[in-house]
Amino acid sequence: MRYGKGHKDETRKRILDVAAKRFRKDGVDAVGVAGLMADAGLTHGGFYSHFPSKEHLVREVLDTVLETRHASLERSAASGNGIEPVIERYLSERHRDEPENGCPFACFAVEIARHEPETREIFTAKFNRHVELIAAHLPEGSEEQRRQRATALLGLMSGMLQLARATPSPETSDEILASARQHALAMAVAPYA
Amino acid sequence: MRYGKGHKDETRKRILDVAAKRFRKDGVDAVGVAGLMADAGLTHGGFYSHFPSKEHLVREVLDTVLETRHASLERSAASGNGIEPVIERYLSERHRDEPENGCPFACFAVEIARHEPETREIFTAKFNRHVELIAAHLPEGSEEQRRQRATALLGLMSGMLQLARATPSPETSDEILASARQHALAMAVAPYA
DNA sequence: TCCTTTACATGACGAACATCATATTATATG
DNA sequence: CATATAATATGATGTTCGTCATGTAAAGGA
Repeated sequence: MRYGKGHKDETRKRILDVAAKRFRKDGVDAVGVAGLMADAGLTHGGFYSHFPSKEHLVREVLDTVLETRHASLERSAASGNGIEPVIERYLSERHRDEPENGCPFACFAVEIARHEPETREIFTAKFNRHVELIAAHLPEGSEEQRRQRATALLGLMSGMLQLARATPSPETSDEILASARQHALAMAVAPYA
Repeated sequence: MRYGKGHKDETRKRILDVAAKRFRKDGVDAVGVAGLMADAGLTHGGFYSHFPSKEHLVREVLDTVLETRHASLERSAASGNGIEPVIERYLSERHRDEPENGCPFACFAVEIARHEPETREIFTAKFNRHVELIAAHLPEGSEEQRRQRATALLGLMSGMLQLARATPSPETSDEILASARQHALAMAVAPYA
């Protein structure tokens, strides 16, 4: 049937939103096109009038989610509260328990490393920009030092979040997050190398 | 047909070895039972006379790979060279380029977080033991402090290794590893919090 | 030497996968 | 009001998935 003007754009956005969540929650590989479309309230056939392939959807999801994340960090940075609340939020129990809304670096790094270079390029481009933004809000040190510190900070936070998610015991998982917060905050406020 | 004594044990071990490599290289989900058996020089049907299900194989792979890794760290620690060479090796280009022989924490953390609790327990048990071992070889600080520092160190190294693997540009990837080495070494030698 | 057992091979099951061709139907356009 | 069109639905393609039932042949025990 035919729908009103702009309907297709809305549908396309809905597919993207659903994919952005499910890819992070269940993994790119484990999410099928049919299930994705069903979650968007549609049937599987229409998918290919929106995206030429699943891989193209993956790229667009990566792009938008990483962009959204970057914008969110920019807003936090602009608030003038420094980087501490960003770290606290990143390593919170809530972020651990809601991967579907969480950091795409933590969710996608391993899986994206196995995709085509064209897909990985998107990841890297946004990653570099994100590091620059973090570095710009770190105190002390040369620009190069702060960039390296920002890289390590993101790696530490992402790695620790993953370990906390893998741990079934809530207590142990909480301890991992606590260790992460302590060291991430220390790394953020002082160059220790 | 019937084979000599001990043949089945050898076959089983071969399947485990192949799975240990392919799971790390391509991801657990992306590796099928049939392909696994083919890589081991067998056909798919016999798989279930060795393992009750793919998930059980995953558990056994996790167990043996994590155990192997732990033993390797024990050997390095016993050599008396300190933890620095361990860090250098972990964050080397070689380790980045050979995930099939590399750290299971980095390869499996995200994917295992989505598996059944029984599978995740294996991951966690070995993780805690590994942290204790690292902590025992860190200088300075209380036992609790060293444990937290060891946890953060493992998270930092694992997270950075993943980011380096996801980055298609060799130069950028090398830079990530360099940043990681610098901060991991600093974290290892001095309590900075 | 015969015969049972064992280790694997072959083949099949239904389900889910990505992808595409075609049908349907309400809306926009004339 | 008629009709072309756009946005989905339906259905089918061939593959691959995990799992299991059955076939086969050689080694071990009698």
